[in-house]
Amino acid sequence: MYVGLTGPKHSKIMIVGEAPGENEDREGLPFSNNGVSGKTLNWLLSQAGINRAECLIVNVARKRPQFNRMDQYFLDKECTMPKPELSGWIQELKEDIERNKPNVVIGLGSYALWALTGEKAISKFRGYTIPSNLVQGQKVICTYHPSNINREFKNFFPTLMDLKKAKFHSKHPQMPVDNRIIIPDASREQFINYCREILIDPGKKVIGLDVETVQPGSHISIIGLGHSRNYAMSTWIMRGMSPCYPENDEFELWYWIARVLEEKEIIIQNASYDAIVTMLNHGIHIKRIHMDTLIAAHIVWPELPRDLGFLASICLDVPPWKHFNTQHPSYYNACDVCNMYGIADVLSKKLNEVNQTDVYNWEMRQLPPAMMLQLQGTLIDEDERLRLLKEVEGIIESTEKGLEELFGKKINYRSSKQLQQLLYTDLNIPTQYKRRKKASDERKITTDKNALKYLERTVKDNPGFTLILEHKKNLTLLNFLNVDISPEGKVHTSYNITGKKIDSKDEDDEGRKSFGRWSSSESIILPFGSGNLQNIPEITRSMYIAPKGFRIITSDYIQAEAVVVAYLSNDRRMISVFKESFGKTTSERKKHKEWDVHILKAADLFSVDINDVTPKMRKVGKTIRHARNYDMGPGTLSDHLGCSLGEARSLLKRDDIANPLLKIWQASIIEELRQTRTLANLFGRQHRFLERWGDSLFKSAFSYKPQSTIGDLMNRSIVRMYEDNEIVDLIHLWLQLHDAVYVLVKDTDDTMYEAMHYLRKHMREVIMVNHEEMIVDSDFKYGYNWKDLREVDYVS
DNA sequence: GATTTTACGTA
DNA sequence: CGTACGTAAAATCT
Repeated sequence: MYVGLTGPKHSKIMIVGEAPGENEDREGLPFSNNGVSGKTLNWLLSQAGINRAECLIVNVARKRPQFNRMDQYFLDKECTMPKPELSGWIQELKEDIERNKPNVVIGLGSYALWALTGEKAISKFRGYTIPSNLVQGQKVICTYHPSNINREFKNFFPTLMDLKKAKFHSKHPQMPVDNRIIIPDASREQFINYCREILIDPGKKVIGLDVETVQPGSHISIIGLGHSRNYAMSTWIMRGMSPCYPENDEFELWYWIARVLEEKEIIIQNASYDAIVTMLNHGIHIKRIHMDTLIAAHIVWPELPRDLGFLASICLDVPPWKHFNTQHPSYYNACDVCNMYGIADVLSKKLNEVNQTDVYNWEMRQLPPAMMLQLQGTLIDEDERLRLLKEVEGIIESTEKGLEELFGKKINYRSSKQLQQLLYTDLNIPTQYKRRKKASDERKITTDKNALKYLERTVKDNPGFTLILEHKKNLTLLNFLNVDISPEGKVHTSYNITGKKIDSKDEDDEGRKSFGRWSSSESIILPFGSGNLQNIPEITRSMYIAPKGFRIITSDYIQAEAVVVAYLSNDRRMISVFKESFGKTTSERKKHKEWDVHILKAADLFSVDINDVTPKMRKVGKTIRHARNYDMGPGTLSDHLGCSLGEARSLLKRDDIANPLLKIWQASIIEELRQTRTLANLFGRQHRFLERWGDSLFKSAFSYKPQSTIGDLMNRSIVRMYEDNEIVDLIHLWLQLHDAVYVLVKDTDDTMYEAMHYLRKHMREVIMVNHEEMIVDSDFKYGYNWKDLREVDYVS
């Protein structure tokens, strides 16, 4: 059935969808209240404060396409050449707009965007106010289609923001005024003059900075500066790999840039990168950072993308500019500066509004130690690396031979496809499926570690599984051993305070989460090593060594997350265990079974005296505690314990009866979420959970407070150590592993004990939980490489 | 050649 | 139906 325009004439808002669906087709109404998309649209509009009854509603295509697919209406695969039928409908749309003259047209989905503006990439252009190329002077705002929200719930929030922006724009027909003065491709003289102007004008107090770099070497090709959200200038330093100016001329340019960067307050997006580049390549130290917009955005919206394109779409009303990236890089850079400045204004207001300025300031203080650690790197024992590599390669070779003999053929055990063929087709072994996150997810065949372990203990007379498991393990070890080492014999990692996934293009099933822990990834500036230093397997840690004359000390928060859970759930028994054992040395702790939380848990579960708990029972206790704290299911628990599903079920049930407090606490978390979908950790760091209401959201939420509290606790102690002037010559930060810190000290026992005094001082922080003081204790180890570390007793 | 999927290491 | 994180290689798409 033909589905045309509905709604009151001359409405201020016209909504344009893509094509009618089943219900629309039957009823002849766009976005029918009975259809899925219609229902979602109604919900979105009500959240945004838009009254559907006051809107004109229409689709680009006026008849339901075959298989509900818009590409049916195009001649080409890329969907750029419409068939005559669709062209006719677009003409009708044009006439509908001209006849009604709405103040704003809201386009839903990429085909609406295309019909209204000629652009195709909805994720790039959503949220921007753009002029229509269909009807001259018509204002358009596009966003995701409701059916997309149903598939990818993470797009809900941006869509809501876009609709709110559209509501604002429905009050008047004018395009937003663009007052920006953007000066790209400035000459050297022009840029130097601008720097001098900034330096002498006390009104130009806060300066925006952005650099573009070329790899390898992270050389700066373009630099942009700006003194307001409406003024920025950029200039070329290098084109490709060749400098634009003779050395002296470039030096003069840098002299003036350096003065600006050293004398003014700077706004920057991701100081960790830009500031290291200016320091390393040009010796410029940015002294005062007014704001890092990446960090501010991380505090305000930890669940959202943090690239400038996305932030501008929800903070500002400027034209899209990211597509100039390749067309006109210098203009792109200057736009970045202006818009970053504008975003910074919005973010500082937001920080106040949501009461997160304090959390933001703590996070900013993490920048210097994080940058230092990236630059410093970690020394590698090349002999040890080669020894390990040779050893692993040797084992791999012989295992490969063994497997070939066993199965009569050679396959690539890195290939899941080939392994599936071998096991499930050739050998007829029962097919294993991946554990699903939701019952509605489709079952996927797998040959991963868990599946092989399950087969190893359930399938009789199949000696191969153990060997395959061993082989796969060794193959992954190669990734950690085959790494490039810097000329100084080091590897480097980038510690990311806000996590690495900052880009709106980085798709992720459940959207972004950032719980305030640092992540570690490849350093673009110093690309040596395996990148992430927080997932190095234990065996390969022996190649990471202290420099000559130094030793490594590590201090680890003891049972960190379990302590937090105990206090949060008001588990008096656990709290008193943690209090009694607090401040005791490692060897003392080992003597007292009543301080061992895993033994206690096992004694409970098996109804035995703590003195009768066997090591095996203790292991079960440990696993159950873990499982329960994070709401693990019986399937995964049986994998961990290597027991049957029934046994796992009954263990969980027994623990549930023995410790009912945990369930009560988890219920309180759900209640907290229900109010505002926002949780705060024990340092006040907030996180809003935008995923769909349900178990997977709850599980993530249960882990938030313990995990992020310990992350903050660790990072705050690192900040205190880095800022403590008394210990600059005593303690050198080395590694951060979420709940452990590694430092280097001079290789004497006296120095070690002195260092431990300060480590303890900075790591112990009183945290108030339900009007009670909580301190997480830490223990110590020392050694000369990352793997072989010895426990050391220290009493403060 | 670019993008998606699968798997895996740590806390 | 533990969570969080980043990376490598295979598989798949264009």
